Amino acid sequence: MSTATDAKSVEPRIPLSKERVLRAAIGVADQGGIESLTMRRLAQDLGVEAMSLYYHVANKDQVLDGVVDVIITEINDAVGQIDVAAWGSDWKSTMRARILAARQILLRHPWAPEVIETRTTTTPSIMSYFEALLGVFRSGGFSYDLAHHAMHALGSRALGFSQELFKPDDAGPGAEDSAAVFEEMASRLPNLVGMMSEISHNDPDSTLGWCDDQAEFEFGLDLILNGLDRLRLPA
Amino acid sequence: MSTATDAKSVEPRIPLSKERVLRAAIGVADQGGIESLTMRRLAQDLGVEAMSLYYHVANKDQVLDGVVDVIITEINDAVGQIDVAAWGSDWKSTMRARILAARQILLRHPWAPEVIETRTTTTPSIMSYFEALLGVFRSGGFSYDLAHHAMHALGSRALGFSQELFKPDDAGPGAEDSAAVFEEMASRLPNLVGMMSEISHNDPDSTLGWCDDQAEFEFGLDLILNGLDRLRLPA
DNA sequence: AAGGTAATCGTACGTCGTAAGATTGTCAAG
DNA sequence: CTTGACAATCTTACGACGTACGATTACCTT
Repeated sequence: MSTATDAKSVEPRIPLSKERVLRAAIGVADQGGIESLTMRRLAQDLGVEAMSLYYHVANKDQVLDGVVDVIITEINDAVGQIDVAAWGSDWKSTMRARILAARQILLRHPWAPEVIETRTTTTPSIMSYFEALLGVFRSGGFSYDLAHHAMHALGSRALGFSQELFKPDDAGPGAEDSAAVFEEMASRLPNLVGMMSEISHNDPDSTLGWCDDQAEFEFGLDLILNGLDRLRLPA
Repeated sequence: MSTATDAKSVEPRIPLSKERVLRAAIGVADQGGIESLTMRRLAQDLGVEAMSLYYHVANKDQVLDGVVDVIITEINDAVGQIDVAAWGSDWKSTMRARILAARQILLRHPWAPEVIETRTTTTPSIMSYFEALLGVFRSGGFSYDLAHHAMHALGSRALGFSQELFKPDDAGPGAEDSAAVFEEMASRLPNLVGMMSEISHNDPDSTLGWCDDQAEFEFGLDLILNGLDRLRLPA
């Protein structure tokens, strides 16, 4: 009644490992946002003291590097399915499907884009991702030069996200939209107010969160892909 | 020999103010990067104790908000010049000139994009910026709907930056590019290696920093603007 | 059972943002 | 010149963070 595995608690005492740490880190960030991911909380989540983590990772930066690597690997796996399914399709459909698949995964980790952008190290997983992207371009008849431009043009859209600079959420503190305030806004920002009111008229739902992120992402993506399609094989 | 202004030191004892704090914050970030911008260092830069800052700003977040606001205002000013100079030009040239002008300013504050992306509050300055952008679209014959799509498609490019996910800087620790390592890379990443070697062959300078950021930015920007031009006035 | 190595923990330091209250500077009224 | 009052600045201190260092425990081999 007292082997090593059932000593007192019911937990089988899974040993720590770099992979387990990274997986837990993703869990913490998924649940509480990236700012809640501290070494102490991560340790607590694993039922362990903070310093124990440092046997498996060198420092917090390496945790962030690793977390990004796990997610990109997940994207690579998901996107690998696309490639076999899309055998014979044109480059544009394949590329589009790949990128939208990557986006689906990033949507489950809303904090990830911000972290990805701050990493500077080129990991093997990100290299693989771009290698495969480049493969799609090449099989579509792109020169190396144009493919290179294309990847820059896509930017973060290649991984399925694009930062929105203009998020019409809360319009600041104390912005009770009285008629007077609205009048003042309409005269100072006639185009913005006109656009907002016309669009919210066409789509009466959603007074302020009036942007369909998925549709807008696809619009921008298609705009770029169509533009690229016109540039390849200039003959 | 003892008025209030020349008591002992030569400094005329300029009083603090929110504007002076923000301007100093930009200076600190310009010089030491955004991670060097702490309340203590900012205070030190102003010859003052850290807590004195809190009489003029509520907290650090407000410093960051304010810093972004100052920079966007600077952009608005610079871009205002464009509008008068471009009177009579087509929408595309005006838009292009505006965005590249904004970019010039952001290039002087390399830390700014990262900070801008993390701010969620829609300040008056950013509203003005997009109001003017929208004005250019409208005068180019864009419907509100297409202009709205257009702004999403531009994303952060509208302000003159785009995050590069794939920065070919240091290829990780201990990556001595021996022939063996290169062979291994070439077989695992044939497209990437092929692209890099072809491009670095065409342009023998710069073995690794082989991307002309400005040219790539303009390529992506023109791709989008040309695509938009084709969509307006569908008749 | 003994010893050695792998894994985990306890304690502590320096830095960060900032709360609370004490202290100083400035200037108008007596 | 003194006095008060209000604005501006400073002192001290707290809790949270990342992590250095060494002690401690768990586990496997002999």
